[in-house]
Amino acid sequence: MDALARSAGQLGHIIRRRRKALGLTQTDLAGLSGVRQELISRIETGHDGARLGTINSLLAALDLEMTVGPRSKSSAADILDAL
Amino acid sequence: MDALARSAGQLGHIIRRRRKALGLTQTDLAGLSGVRQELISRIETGHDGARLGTINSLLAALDLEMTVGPRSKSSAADILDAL
DNA sequence: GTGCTTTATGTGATTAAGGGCATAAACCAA
DNA sequence: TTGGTTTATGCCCTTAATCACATAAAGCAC
Repeated sequence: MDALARSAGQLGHIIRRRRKALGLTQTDLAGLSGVRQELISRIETGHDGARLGTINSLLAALDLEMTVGPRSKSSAADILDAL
Repeated sequence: MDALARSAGQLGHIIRRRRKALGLTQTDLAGLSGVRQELISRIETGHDGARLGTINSLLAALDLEMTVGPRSKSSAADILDAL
């Protein structure tokens, strides 16, 4: 299900988890997304200066999508998920 | 409800809609978020080079949050919302 | 229309992202 | 442990985002 991504660190975690769930290495994802392996490494570990376009390239390659809505509706699952 | 933000343009729309719903001007939001008015203007109109940190500053100031999940579950409401 | 507010855009300076390459560090399997 | 794979970092360079200020262009009330 959807995971909360309020910070760059949380977003990085989501990306990493999904990548591994798909059985991909950072290098594989680099090939799919056009984003370099080194950059993927930095983003997955919480680099908050990444550009929106770069993030979107990764999400698209991982068949993920971003949604935006009002805050403060986080469930326990979301919180655990964000660790 | 949560709105789909697959592109910078969609995200910009969401931000603008929320800002207006809160009765804020771009200058107000600039004060709240620390992001300059000119930049907010560019982001709201679909600037895809914005940094993740900048986007997060705006979302936080607007009391919005981002979630990430698998694609292709868009409802008609999401699609209309994204226009 | 006039005036005021809000939003969009242009320029130059500063700062940082990402490209590109190298390599260290961590992680496994044999 | 040793070797191969995967991930993390360091550096330089080019490009671009953001700052900062100014101003044009819309929008809106009166």
